[in-house]
This record gives sequence, C-alpha cells and structure tokens, in this order.
Amino acid sequence: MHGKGPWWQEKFTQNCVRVTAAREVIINILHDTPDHLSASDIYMKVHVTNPDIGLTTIYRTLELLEQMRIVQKFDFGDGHARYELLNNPGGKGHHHHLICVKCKKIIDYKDFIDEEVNCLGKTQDFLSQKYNFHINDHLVSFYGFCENCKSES
Amino acid sequence: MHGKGPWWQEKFTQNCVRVTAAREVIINILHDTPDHLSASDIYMKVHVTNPDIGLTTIYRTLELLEQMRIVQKFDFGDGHARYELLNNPGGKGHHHHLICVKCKKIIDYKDFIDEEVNCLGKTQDFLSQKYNFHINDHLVSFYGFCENCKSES
DNA sequence: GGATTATTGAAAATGGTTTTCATTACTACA
DNA sequence: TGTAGTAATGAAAACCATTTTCAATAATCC
Repeated sequence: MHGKGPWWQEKFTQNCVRVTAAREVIINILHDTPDHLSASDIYMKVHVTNPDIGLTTIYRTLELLEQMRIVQKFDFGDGHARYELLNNPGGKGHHHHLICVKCKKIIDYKDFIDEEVNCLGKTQDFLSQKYNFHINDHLVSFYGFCENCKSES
Repeated sequence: MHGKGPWWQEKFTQNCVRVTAAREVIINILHDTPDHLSASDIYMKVHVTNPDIGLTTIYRTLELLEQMRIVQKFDFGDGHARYELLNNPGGKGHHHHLICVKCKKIIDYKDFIDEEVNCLGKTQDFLSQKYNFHINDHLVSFYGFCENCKSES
C-alpha cells in the first residue's frame, strides 16, 4: 500500500523477529496455495525450491507465525495440523468446513457465508466484551457422514 | 423413557456391537462429567473403579462410539483429542468455544447460542441438501488472545 | 572487528494414538 | 451343555506428527 514491502513485514519488526529466506518462502507458499496446508505439505513445497530448509524450521516458523497472528492453526482431527494465512489480501477468502467423520473428507464451503459471518460477528462483539478477549478469527465446522459414507453405515 | 435401558443401547444392537462393562463405564463417565474429556482423562477416571480396563480399550471404545454417533470427537490443537456425548439428555448442553491461541485456555460459552444455532441450522439444512451430507453436529470456535495474554504481546 | 543474540539443521526424544498378537469372553447353534 | 465362530480385550510394540537438544552458522549492535 505504501510501497514498503509485504504487509506482514511490520509484524516482524514489531516483534524483533528477523525476516529470513525460510520465513519468506513459507509465507509465500501459504499465500499462493489454497488452504489447509499441513507442515509436511509446506515442507514438500518448500523443498522444491529450497532443499536446504529443514522440517524443523517449518514447524518453528509456523509456530512463530501463529504467535504473531500471521497464520492460523487448525486441527480437524485427522492427525495433521493445518495452517492458513489469517490476513490474506489476495487469498481464497474466508470459508467454513464440512467434515465427514468416517472418511475424513473435508469440504470447504462459502454458501451462506455472509449470513453466518454476520451472525457470528455479533457473537464475536459480545464475547470480546464479556470475556475481554481479542478475537481475530473463528472456525465453523459441520460434522457428519458424506454421500458415500452415510449409505454404508 | 420406555424402561428398556439407556438411550444408546439400541444403537449398539443396531450395529451388532456388544454392550460390555468397559463401554458402559466410559459412556457413564462421559455422561456424568462436564465436557472436553481426553482419552487419558477418561482412562484415569475409569481406572478408579475399573483398574482392569486398559488405555487401548478406551481409545478403541471412543472410536467405536464416534462411528456410532454416540460421541463427538474434537481437536482443539493442544495435543489431546477431546470427546463429548452427542445426544446427552442430562448433560450440560450445547455450547461453543472461545480459545486463547497463546495459553490455550478454552472457555465454553452459551451466550447468543440460540441466535447462533438458529442461523447455523439454516446453513446445515442448506449444506445437507447441496452436498448430500448427513450432518449431526457442528463445532464453533473463536480464536484470539485472552485477557492475560493480549496484554503481554 | 568482536561480542551478543537469533536462526538453523540433524538427530534424538516425546507423547498421543494405533497396531499387533495372543488370550479371553461372548453368542449361536447343535 | 458343548463346541465352533466371532467379538473384545490388555500388554507391548510400532507409528508418526511434533518438540527438544545441541552444535554450528548468520545477522545485528556496538
């Protein structure tokens, strides 16, 4: 906006955190890729262009980014945590989830998202005040059986 | 209601699953205890009265109960999956979550739950049809920094 | 430059969860 | 009642995502 570099850089300097190649690459991949990347997903993508970056660094960076509120960590219960950019200007946009408890398939949906987000916004305002939280994101997931799995059981 | 035994027993017979002492004890504990029990929480409680029941059985039973839609598994990202009864007549009731991403504190809230659930119900109906899912539960969590943690960062 | 501090990779450790396997308990059926 | 077949179980081992350790390297501050 002011030609000073990526939007997240000020968060780094604010927190006295250095902008390194590894961190830049990881953020770029999160920015360019559809959602739900796990740490090893990211590792494999990073590895193509930067084979010198280890998995440990991926984990450390993701935790750092989570603390700085650049990234949101989610856990859908399939054994891998997933990460997505919180404040992604060019990204896919906000969505909710529909999860099959049997085959673990995850569907992202955006239908009704406006109505939902509107309603959740009111809740968020209320909760922020009542519990004195600084809320910056939410997760909405529906659980059930998908087309295939519901006929089997 | 009809004096035939607990509400979940028919689900067992429907699925040709035997009602064993271990399963009964686990369900009772889930019924009698406030939410968010992890597998090892349950194990420790079970161990008091039934020291012969192993942790493996706890995990196996919980997975079974999840498949039978008696229990819902949640993962808040703190390293332990949590379980709660889906259709708990005498239980604490439905609630949503407010989670601190820094200290991992989880607050259950029921404020605004009616408005939220009403709104989510419409979404659920829509999604069920569009994606041909059999939806039986949802998870709503707000993420942010709690009173203590937001002043530190 | 030189000291301090942050960052990193490899390997090892951790710890929740799952699998294996041999044993036991239940059920169906004669 | 036996007896076969199947389900359920515990203990130990395996699994695997994530964290920690530790020694080496890179950036920053004077």
